[in-house]
Amino acid sequence: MTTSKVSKPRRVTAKQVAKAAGVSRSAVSRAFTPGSPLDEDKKKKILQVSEQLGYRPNALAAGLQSTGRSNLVAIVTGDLVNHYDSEILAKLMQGLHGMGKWPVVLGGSSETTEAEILEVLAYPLDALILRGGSVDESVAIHCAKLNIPLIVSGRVMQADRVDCVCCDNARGADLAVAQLINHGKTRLAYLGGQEHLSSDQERMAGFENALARAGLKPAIIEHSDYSYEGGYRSITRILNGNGSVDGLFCANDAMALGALTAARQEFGLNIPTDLSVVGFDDIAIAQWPSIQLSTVRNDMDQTVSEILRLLSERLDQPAKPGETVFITPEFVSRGTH
Amino acid sequence: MTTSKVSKPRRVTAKQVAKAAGVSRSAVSRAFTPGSPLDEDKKKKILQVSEQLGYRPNALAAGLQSTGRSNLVAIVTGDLVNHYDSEILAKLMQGLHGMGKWPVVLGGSSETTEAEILEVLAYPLDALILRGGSVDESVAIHCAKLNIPLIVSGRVMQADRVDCVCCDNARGADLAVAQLINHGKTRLAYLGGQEHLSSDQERMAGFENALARAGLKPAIIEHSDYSYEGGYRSITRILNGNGSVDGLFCANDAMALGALTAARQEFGLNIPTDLSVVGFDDIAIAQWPSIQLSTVRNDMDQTVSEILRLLSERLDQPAKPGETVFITPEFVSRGTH
DNA sequence: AAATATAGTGAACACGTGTTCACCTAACGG
DNA sequence: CCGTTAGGTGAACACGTGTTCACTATATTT
Repeated sequence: MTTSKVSKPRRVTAKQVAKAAGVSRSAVSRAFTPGSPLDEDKKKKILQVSEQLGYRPNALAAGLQSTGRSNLVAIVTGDLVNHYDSEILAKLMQGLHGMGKWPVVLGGSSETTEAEILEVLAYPLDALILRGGSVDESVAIHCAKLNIPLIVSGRVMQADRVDCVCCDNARGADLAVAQLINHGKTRLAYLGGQEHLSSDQERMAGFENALARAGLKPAIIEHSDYSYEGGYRSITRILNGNGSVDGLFCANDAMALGALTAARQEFGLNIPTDLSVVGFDDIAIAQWPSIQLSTVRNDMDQTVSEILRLLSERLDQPAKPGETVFITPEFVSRGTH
Repeated sequence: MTTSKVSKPRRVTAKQVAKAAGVSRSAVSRAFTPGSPLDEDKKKKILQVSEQLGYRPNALAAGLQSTGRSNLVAIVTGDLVNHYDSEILAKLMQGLHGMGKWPVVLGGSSETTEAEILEVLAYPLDALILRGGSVDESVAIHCAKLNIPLIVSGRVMQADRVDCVCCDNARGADLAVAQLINHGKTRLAYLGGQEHLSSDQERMAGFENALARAGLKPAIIEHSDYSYEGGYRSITRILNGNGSVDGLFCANDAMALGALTAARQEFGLNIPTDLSVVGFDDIAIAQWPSIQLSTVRNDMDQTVSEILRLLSERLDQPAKPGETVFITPEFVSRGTH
């Protein structure tokens, strides 16, 4: 006994509509192409028959045309559990839809492999949007060979015709350190994400430089994984250690939230009296009344609108030189510092 | 001065590779089709030239074949701000990738219009996955006409060959009410989401039935929008009102979190002594140590794996009758009831 | 040595579109 | 009445693939 694998039923084609309506296939195509010369009555008839048969022009076949685009844009997103990527993905998808593009989404959990990206490049994408920094730069080479525009967000990539939108991480770290010092904190710790990500590297370097300019040294530098649970574990390790700490700068909000909770519940600390905590990103949860996390805003609306602008310009002028836009962060003062 | 609209650069084709490698175009196609008869040396040569020119077979053109599929699967997701949809989307995308499918994602913010879905149906999708209940049932008719398999999750849809995966909402409400009553609460309120969603209707009906069986009447029934802020505002209205309430059943976790915060901060209530709060879904935040929300688990792993199973079976047997799977919810006892 | 099987090959077809091209008809102006 | 213009029309082509179909050259069996 074998499973009878039924042949895939196919969708109605323009040819079938033409036959049913008693017109040529060309006429059917014209009926769906605004501005094409076609008798009004005939057009009405064709649309009616199409409606009845359930015909819709196949967008893929249309995109095969020399003039046509696929209108597909791939988005490689970071881990959706971190909330920041989740929120920015939603805004980005909405914006793309406004441009008539459809997002093919990759990633969203742990690491996205380069192989996965290479697979999706088999499609004639209008563009590839790379969010986050966990992917090798060789992707740029492949995109270039395939003439697929590449837009990178969350890191800077030096390559021809590659556009970048990135937060000024050094400045963000400056702001955080300055605020902590202003509040009288001197024994400052840094809690980072995955060390190989440029966002972590830049925020850490910014932290160290800002401290140095103030004549201070880092109390401790710890690394985690940008997650709530990671932040919870890391602050536990830090507070169980020897050195004393009175200020904590976290490389993203999710870790800051975990750290906040552990410091209060596991160690009974008062925030911000005993310990100041500052996050990075300003996700929606940070402004919940029960949370009120002080943080560095990594503006999502600005980021998305810059990505969309660069995409639009790139589609118009495929050969123009690459552009790098820095988003200026802003300190959001709430209750934890 | 006009913007010079450069002609879109095209990607390398099999024809160009064939010319460069001195072979026929057929040979190039065979080089990328495992199992095709082709001289080993020639294959190596072709792959080398392809690598050099940056050639990759165009997946869309391949999908045009009578035998081929596009490997694109559209996902219509609910509002990503509610966290539940965000988490399930991540799992779903990962699962689809495991099946060799690529997700084209729609929605993610406020309401997804039917028009938007009709637009994406222009693509020859392998399937359409509809999450959440804010879309008209006529979508099923369009999918049927286009021979695009439809899988619905989060609601039940009665239509030929449509598969559904849905939580047993009545049972979930039963569990919540039983727990609240067990803890001595008798003046129970229901806080729902958008009233036109079947998830809200079923959870509310379940709430009312369970109360009736216990010989109780609802203290109050309030509706909001499934968001944190909405929950915050609604509980404020409820507690400012006349009737007294000692137990609150929320139709999702996001609203429960908002309600929890407002009850504590705005009204100084002790949870669960003064007021019990029970959510629905069991999102990741619900188990944060600082939250510990009692809730009804709407199991995401089960839901996703059922969706994937139904999809897989549907692709094998396009004409088999539609199947509806109910996910059995489970009460998760934490600190808020 | 003859007959047969096997691996390899390129031309041709099919997939479903949008668009160009040549052609036809009818309307219009002189 | 003729010349021009305009709108409408279907055949044919192009897009980039995978696959079938004859056909050849080599290897294997009788």
